[in-house]
Amino acid sequence: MTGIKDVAREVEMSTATVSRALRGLPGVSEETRTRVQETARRLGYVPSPSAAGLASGQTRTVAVIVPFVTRWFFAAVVQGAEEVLRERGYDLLLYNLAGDPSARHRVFETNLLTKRVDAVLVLSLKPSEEELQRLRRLGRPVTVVGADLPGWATVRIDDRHAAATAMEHLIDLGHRRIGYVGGATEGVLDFTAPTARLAGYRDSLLAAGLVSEPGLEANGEFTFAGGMRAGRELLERADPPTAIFAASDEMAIGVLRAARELDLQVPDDLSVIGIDDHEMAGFFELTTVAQPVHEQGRVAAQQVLRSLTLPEWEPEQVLLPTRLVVRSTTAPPPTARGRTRGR
Amino acid sequence: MTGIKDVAREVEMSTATVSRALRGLPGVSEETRTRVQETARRLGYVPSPSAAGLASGQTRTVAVIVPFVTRWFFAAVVQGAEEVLRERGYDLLLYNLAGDPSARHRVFETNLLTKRVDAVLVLSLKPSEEELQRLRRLGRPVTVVGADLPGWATVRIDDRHAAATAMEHLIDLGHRRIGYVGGATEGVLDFTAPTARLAGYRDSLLAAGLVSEPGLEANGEFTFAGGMRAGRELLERADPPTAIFAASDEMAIGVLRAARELDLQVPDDLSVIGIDDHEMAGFFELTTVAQPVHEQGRVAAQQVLRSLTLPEWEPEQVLLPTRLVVRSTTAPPPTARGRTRGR
DNA sequence: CTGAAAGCGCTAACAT
DNA sequence: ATGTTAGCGCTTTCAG
Repeated sequence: MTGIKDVAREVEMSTATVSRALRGLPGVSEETRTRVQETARRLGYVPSPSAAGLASGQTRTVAVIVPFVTRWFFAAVVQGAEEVLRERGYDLLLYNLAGDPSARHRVFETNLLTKRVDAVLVLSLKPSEEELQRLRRLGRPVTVVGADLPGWATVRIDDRHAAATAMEHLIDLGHRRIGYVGGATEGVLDFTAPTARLAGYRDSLLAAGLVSEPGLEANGEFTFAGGMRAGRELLERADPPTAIFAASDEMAIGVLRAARELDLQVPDDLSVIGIDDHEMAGFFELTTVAQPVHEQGRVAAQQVLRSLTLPEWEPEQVLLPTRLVVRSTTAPPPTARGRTRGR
Repeated sequence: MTGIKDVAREVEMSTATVSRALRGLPGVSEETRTRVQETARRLGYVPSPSAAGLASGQTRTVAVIVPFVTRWFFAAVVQGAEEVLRERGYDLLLYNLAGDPSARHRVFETNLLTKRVDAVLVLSLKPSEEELQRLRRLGRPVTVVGADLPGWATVRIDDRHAAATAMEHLIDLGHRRIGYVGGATEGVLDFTAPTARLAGYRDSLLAAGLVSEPGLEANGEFTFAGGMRAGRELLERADPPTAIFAASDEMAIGVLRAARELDLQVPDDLSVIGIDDHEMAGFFELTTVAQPVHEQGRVAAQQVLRSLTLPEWEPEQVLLPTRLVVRSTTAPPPTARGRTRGR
């Protein structure tokens, strides 16, 4: 295994110069640098991250902590983060909690990450107070994606506003009875988005002078199957809603299926809107509020890398824009159709 | 930052003993071991992977090379691998190629991985000859998941057989015109599954004495949207098939949608079967040939870890079982219904 | 069962 | 612009 010494011997220089030349540090003549680079390549020299890490205190590695890699949203964020990390020569260490408390414990409560990574990306989770303390004690840049965590660097969308956008669309169409399919606002995984989206739903009802009925809110667990169950629950009521706002596209698609099983035509009998612009939303012609998922991963990675370069950088709360994407699952409600058509 | 020296000082022993005690090596009295462990925990000692790696030559890290993390199949394999790696104290370094040739180049052609990981998992890709040589030169255990690569350790299903299982089900139901929706059998990413599944399709036709018509084979690119296009193409023919076998559930779901758009009832007018048992298959009541995806990740990780422990272990070709899951998208063809009903 | 000492392969002052 | 010299924090002989 050729090491830096071999390169140094070959070019008849010290290892220090070789190291400087290879890392693009100043204080090396251009001629030397080229010669070193060529020799290194010719010899197939690859630096040892362990040695470099030990000597420099930097691992050039970023940890990404994700609740479930198998969920499209998280995978897409990881993909975005990986892109920019790779471009900048950083490695991505993946920690998938997958609902396993011991995994969560291992990642947060042992100080495992301390000497292992230069920075941390936490996806969607809202860490507990104790976990936050430990994260802070890491003394490394941490960015949280998709959760609202005052005092921390975050990259997310304005979930409340996104929900309001969806609701506004339904209300503008003339809907007055609007159901909500969301997810647990507290639980093992502590996400903040469900709470904010529910708040946006209720806000909008209030603002439109509509009453919020607990019976019109159902739990879809942020999955297809859960969305289908929740949709069925709402649609089988004696007084079903004319529109359903689901806090994620996966749940919205579940609602579509529930509607179909109950022989309801979408959007004639029922309007459905989601949030995400999931890769399948277009496929189902689902109207939704799009959020830049992949981009959130990219921005988060850029943010921690910047903190690494400019340590005095203040943690920023980045809000990425959302956008209403109208497809074919929303329309005026049956009763209002006469009035609103063609206006 | 407390290091091994701090622990050694505290227990009044050498760092060598502390190191041995903490790693569970023999030659340490039980009493010493407990005392060391307790002290280490009390002091919040966390070993430095860089230092340990430099001294031992082992990184306790495994690289996982994945074509697209955002595809459910790959994400599920990653999740399985991560589980067993974590249990055994290994870290997972994720390399997502995402169709980026420069990413692929970086991972395979620089010897980047050499000093960085103890083992490598390659998902579904069939590396080129040159890439294989480089992988071999790493001198580290490599397991390939989901591809058929003679001479290498692999974990996969028998794709040809899985396809035959699907076809047999359709043929048993009485179908005689069966369409196929698959994906490119060659291309940038070089997967082997598409080829094997297509072969299984053609084999089965032959074995049943049916002719294979090129016009009944369409490319669905292994995506929902592609499956929908391919399905439409087949179903809009003058002589459409009575059943379609899609090489993945995602494409099968696309076919379902195409059928719906063309006002074909599934399974009355058209039978559809897929492969995977994707998380959405149950949701769509899709009949499919299930493969243990998550388990493939687990087995692959176990395999490389075993090679790490037992270096003389011979690379194994593990075939995991598949199983026909009959749901509601398959039935006898329209013409045969009279004959086959109630038999 | 435990300790002393010599690295692992780099980087980072500090010199020159 | 380049070299010298110390480590970084562990593991691993080799002794005892």
